[in-house]
Amino acid sequence: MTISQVRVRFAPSPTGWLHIGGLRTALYNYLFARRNGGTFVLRIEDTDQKRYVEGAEADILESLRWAGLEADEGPGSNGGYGPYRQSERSELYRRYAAQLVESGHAYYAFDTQEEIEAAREAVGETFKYDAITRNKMKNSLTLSEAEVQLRLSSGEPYVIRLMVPVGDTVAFEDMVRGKVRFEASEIDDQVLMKSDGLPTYHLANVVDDHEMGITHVIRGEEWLPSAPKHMLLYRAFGWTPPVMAHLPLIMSPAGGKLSKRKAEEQGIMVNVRDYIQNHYEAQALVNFLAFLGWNPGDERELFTLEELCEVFELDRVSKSGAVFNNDKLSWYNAHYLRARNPEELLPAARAELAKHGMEAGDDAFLAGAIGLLLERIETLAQLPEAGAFFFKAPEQYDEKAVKKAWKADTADLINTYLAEISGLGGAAFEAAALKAALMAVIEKAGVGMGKLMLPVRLAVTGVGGGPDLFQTMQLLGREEVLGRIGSAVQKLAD
RNA sequence: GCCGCGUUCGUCUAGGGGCCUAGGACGCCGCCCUUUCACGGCGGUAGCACGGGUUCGAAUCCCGUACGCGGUACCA
Repeated sequence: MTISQVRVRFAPSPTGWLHIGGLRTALYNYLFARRNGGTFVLRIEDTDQKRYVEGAEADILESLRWAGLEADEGPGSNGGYGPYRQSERSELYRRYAAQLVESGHAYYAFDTQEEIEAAREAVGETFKYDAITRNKMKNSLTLSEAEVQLRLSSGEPYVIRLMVPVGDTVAFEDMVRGKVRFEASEIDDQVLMKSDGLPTYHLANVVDDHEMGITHVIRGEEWLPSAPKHMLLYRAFGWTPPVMAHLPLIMSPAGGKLSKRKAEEQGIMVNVRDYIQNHYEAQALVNFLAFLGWNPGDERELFTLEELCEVFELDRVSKSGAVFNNDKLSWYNAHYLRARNPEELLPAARAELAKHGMEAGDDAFLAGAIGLLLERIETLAQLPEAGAFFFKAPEQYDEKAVKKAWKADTADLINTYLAEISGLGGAAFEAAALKAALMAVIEKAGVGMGKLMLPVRLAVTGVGGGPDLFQTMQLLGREEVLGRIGSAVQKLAD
């Protein structure tokens, strides 16, 4: 038997912005496909019109594209298995649901939601629409055939439910968890077709995975309890089920699934678009996410997407949930950020500065500032704060730095230096000359470097730390620097 | 409640009977480098949930307990 072409799918529901967990699921699918020379399919599961969010699909597409995970097949890029939106495949589900009814694996049910609610209240939370209760409900198993036909033809709302076999056991091999087993008696008669004529996830998912030739289903662990229902469906249709792989959940540092609310409480951004808008490095997010539940088995931590494609293995995915660690993400981001050319970062930097109402200056100036700042920021969002002095003169001076740097004899020293560098005009106002001037002044005064260096930094930047002082001064330019030192002397002289 | 899944440093994890005095990474702390802040380098801190087995030997295998998480919809 030849190994069939690997086909995997990422099947998000367009009910909101793409979640970080969704991106990881997409990533693992993508990596598995690439690693095995397979196909990565994107399928939009929009069968719940009540939860449909306008723009969500576009966000999913945009987020995947940003991360470099574009699908081989999906809406807009037909690969012969389309359409890839479930809302456009309704006819298919109807047909297959009818087939199941005919073969005796499913039945019509006319119970209203209120009636089910009532039954639930009568028995308590434990109520299940299953092998023992279905005989007491209003469905094609309890009603006469004529009655059923009458209700159907009169347009009475109905659902189609899966008839879960009695006393059966469903077991399957999960690629990350090993053997998993469930008793059929624990499974209730899933609704397959809703009264609005659309399928539920369970039916649509199974039908599409089969129709689209999906060989491996790689999805989050929250689907594990649904897997036996799907297995039952494959069995009812007489189809070979795909290989299952349920990924560990991404958890909040506070515990529990990383939901929007929990994430926000922990200062974690959950939507991919947040990372895009805050100008994170896509490569960093991808690398970080890849390691949330997987590792290559050696001690390397840094992988580009291409490198991940070469080493990713599903059997190295761990079983337990992984806590989202913002610090580690920042570390990855800092790493990839430093590898960038300042020129490439110009637009993103401008956007971040604009958020703070800062003027970025011309390209050459901004690129210079980015170059000096890159090593001391972890994300571009930190640029405005870390480099504020490049974009506006200090209005106040860091108190601790003042205390440390500004002494009784500072004004004299700094004025001497000021006079010295005033003489440097045009191109002569550059780092090496500025440094030489400072060395000359301290030597003549017989003091240490810090005596003058610190005050000058304070005067020019307003803070006690930052990039190389002389390069900073050169970039800022003569007029600006002389002005800043002058006003600092005025403001800080007692 | 019931069903399922899980449990190695604070976090991500390596490990799959002797290589483990449990390795790496992030974080944290210290030192070095340095005009400052970073980067970088070096070093340190800290962990096999618990109880029973099996075995000459268990982080590794088995059972139980505890705890955590997920699911339990005409949502995905």
